[in-house]
Amino acid sequence: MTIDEDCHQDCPGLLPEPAVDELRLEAVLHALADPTRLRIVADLAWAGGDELNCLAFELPVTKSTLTHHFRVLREAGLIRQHRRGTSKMNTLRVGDLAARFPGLLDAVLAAAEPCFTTPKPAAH
Amino acid sequence: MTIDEDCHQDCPGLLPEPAVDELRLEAVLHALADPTRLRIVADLAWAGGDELNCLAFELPVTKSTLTHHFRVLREAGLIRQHRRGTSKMNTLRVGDLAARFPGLLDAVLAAAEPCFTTPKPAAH
DNA sequence: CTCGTAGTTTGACAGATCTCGTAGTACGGC
DNA sequence: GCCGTACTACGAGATCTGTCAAACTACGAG
Repeated sequence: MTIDEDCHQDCPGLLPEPAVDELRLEAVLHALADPTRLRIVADLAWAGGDELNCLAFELPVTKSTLTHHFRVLREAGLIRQHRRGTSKMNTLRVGDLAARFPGLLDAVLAAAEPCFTTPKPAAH
Repeated sequence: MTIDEDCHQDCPGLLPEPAVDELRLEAVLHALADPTRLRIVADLAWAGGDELNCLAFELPVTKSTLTHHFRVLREAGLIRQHRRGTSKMNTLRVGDLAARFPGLLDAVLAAAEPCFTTPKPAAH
């Protein structure tokens, strides 16, 4: 059933995603405009390039909803998804986004950070 | 005749808008995610701070829709609206946005520019 | 005062979006 | 082979959004 066209030469299990020159600004902004997705992107950014599976995020939504948001992010080109066993690993496409929309992701993350800074042992 | 009766402190006819510290990232991103509104913002940016009335934009929508989009932009804090006779002048809140979300507007405009630099009907 | 211009308000509607629950698929461990 | 985990697919419902048309207000020019 699954023809697995996502099986490129180097990365089996890589799910289809837009190429760098196919990234659309509207889609990226729309994907980032949702608080749940913005949170996911921020978490991925803090992971520093590490892969995170879909359930590694503590979000107040069900798995179905999470799947939906991850697909929106992937189809907008913000994240890369890669099957690995029963899990699906997610990474931010930092380089691709910086190449296509220089400074955009950095500015969004810098603006979003104050909203999500939970661990802050500095004060108190 | 034009007495500053409803002037808050400086500008009579200024429509209500969120303060700088009330700007919400989601709202800004959501406002920018629509192609019509992104176009308006880009046009205002190119105006270089000049005021533009609502009908100065050549957009394929009716006046009602335009009013709707301008309100979304103003309530998100992206533009400032100021009554002037029968017209309503619009300006980008460049400084406020840069103060609250440094680099965000610049990055968006830089990313949006290639989409709009060809307003002429080009063979696709 | 009358008229035209600029913009608003309202209601309506189609389509998108977010969310969920349930059922289903894919994979690894036993 | 069987079961649990991780995720997906399929509705379905509620809300939001973009769009329009028509009626309305506000202002300035004659």
